[in-house]
Amino acid sequence: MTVEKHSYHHGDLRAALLAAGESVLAETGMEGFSLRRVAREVGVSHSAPAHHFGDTQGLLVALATQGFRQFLAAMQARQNACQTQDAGDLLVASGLGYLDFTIASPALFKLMFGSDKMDVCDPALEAAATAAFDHLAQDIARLRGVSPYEDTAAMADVMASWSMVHGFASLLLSGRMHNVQEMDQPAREAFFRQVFARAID
Amino acid sequence: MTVEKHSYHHGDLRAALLAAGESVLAETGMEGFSLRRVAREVGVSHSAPAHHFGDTQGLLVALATQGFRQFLAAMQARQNACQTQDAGDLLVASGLGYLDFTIASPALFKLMFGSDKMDVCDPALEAAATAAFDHLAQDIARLRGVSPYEDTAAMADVMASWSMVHGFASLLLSGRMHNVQEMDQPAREAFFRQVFARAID
DNA sequence: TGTACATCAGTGAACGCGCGTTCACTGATGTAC
DNA sequence: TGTACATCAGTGAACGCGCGTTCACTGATGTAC
Repeated sequence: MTVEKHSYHHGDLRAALLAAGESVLAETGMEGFSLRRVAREVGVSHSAPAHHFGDTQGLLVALATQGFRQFLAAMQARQNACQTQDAGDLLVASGLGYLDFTIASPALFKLMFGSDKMDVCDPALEAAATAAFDHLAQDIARLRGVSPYEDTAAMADVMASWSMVHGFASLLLSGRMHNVQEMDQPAREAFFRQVFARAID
Repeated sequence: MTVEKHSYHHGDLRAALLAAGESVLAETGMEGFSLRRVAREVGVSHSAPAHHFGDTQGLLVALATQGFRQFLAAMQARQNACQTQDAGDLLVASGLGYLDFTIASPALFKLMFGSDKMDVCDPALEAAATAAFDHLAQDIARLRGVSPYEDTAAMADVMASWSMVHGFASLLLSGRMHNVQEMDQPAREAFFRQVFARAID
């Protein structure tokens, strides 16, 4: 489909708003985020977004939902790049993917896990978040040979791995893990492996 | 010292602003936070806070600094309540204190670790944060018999414990750890012990 | 194939709001002599 | 002990800003016949 340069209708404003929202979030964080700002970025009237997302929260929920999908994709990408099929290696790959996403999209990560104002119960958001969680749960199931939903020790393993990688990522972003911040990527990755290994020993 | 009810001068506005700031943060989160709001809470003119904190960021930094001190105190309180002097038990006590603080002051916790706009390099803030970190480092030093600053494996232990408890706390606050949220306090504590144990095995 | 009409998507002016910042001020306090 | 003066702490009016929301509108698209 060809897009008229100056068509009255945008064509795919919804997608454009999501993309712009993500970049505004990346540039200014939650603070500078506003519907008007995002609309300006897209070059559209400031009341246009209402047709697609209702209000600011609607756009944020959509962004977070998309974020959880990217998040899952980042974990899968690392696993796909994995040479072995060893369950431990695959779990570590998920952890590295988790970290990849966090470093690539810090503002999105904060939105997904840290926002006060967002509707945590939105069904699509819920589903995307659960899918990401289930990915880790499956890694543990493969490692332990039992579903975490049927075994409390395995569930503790899931929570431990999740907490570990989530905490590592959060602290890195918060700027409080000075020594790790100073590392280059390979060193950081090696250090992360060393730390993460403790979660599943 | 007696405080005049309607004295022109407040007496200890600085402390009052900090207290009000903390409660505003607790009530509305970072979103609704503003200097004017805090001033209103104290019952003082909206330009009064400038004399003590300069601008919003100044007040936030002071709040975060105070937060790190409370944070350290929460860890120490759990250790003081500890019957044994076993190094492992003391580390777990720190973890429980970490969690206590997080649950008691979620908004402050988010400010301390999650804020984009705050000056992370403020010396007093830096010092208070480092003191909290050093507390965990000491726990590990006691456990491993070697200073983490001289031993990379021990440093990885510090990062592992820290990441684990920080991640657990963050996920709990984010509302994404449904099963743990539903637990009452003793059950949650027991589960946390089970998870946290994996960080230092 | 053409026409009429409903619906959808985006516009732009207007509104009221709370915000941070500035500024001339005033009441209270401390200090020098 | 008293007086003069400087400094400090808080006031309140004013400003400009960007925000969300509303509303009557208009251009584009789709559909019924």
